[in-house]
Amino acid sequence: MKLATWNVNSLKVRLPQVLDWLATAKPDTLCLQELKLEDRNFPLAEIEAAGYKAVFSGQKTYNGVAILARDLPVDVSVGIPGFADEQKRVIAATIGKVRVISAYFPNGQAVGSEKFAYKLAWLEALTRWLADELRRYPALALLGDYNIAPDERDAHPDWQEEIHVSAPERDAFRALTALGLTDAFRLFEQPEKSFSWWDYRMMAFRRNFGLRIDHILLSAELAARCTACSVDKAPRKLERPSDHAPVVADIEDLAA
DNA sequence: ATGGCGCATGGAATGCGA
Repeated sequence: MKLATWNVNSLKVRLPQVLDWLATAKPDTLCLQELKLEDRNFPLAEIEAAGYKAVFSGQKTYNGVAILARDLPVDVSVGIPGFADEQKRVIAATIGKVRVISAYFPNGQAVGSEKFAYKLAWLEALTRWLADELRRYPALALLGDYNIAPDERDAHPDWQEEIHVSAPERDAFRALTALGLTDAFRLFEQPEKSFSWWDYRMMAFRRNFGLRIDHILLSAELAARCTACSVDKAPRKLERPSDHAPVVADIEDLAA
């Protein structure tokens, strides 16, 4: 089973690239973030024609998340229960035996800002909810744009901003993993300076001036069956790319 | 040097992302 996540920065603009990537990478499940479109404009026909089902929660201009899967996603839930939020950042569904969550974590703008406080409150609510979800669903994967580079090696050494690498954000990431979730990428040997996002400006991609902020966290049951995890940089090299690259994990099928 | 680029809205210039 191949699980993937990709912040597409507008599904309307990136749809051809998403369809191409589905055809070549052939994931079983693909979580998308930053759709930037309302549900009535979701390109369901094109995605179904490519052989995928989809569930989604979108809004105009900002945010928006989806789960694409070969098999029908069921028991769909939107948002974080008990956390009132206009921003469409979370969708969860069960695909086969696996609970899949596609999440677009808040950016946070700058440490100490109002948006930073929202980011930390959102993370706390997510973590509280995930504790329950893990009890209900032992085979669980949390995929998405976390907007957190969890470790020093996950940020280019010249990264000058505090946001994405600050201690409170990294503490919040650790609180999530402390629930029993494993960063699939770090189960394996990886090239140095492996990132998943590069700014459009400053020739950042060419200089590999990036951050690893897109992650696949796996519950123990799935982590034990994970055989590979990598960033696919190919779509970042295309014309009019998203600023994020997809992250992919391979997981051995669960016993019937 | 806080900008650069790309996308959204709206139909020019501005806000936001990370």
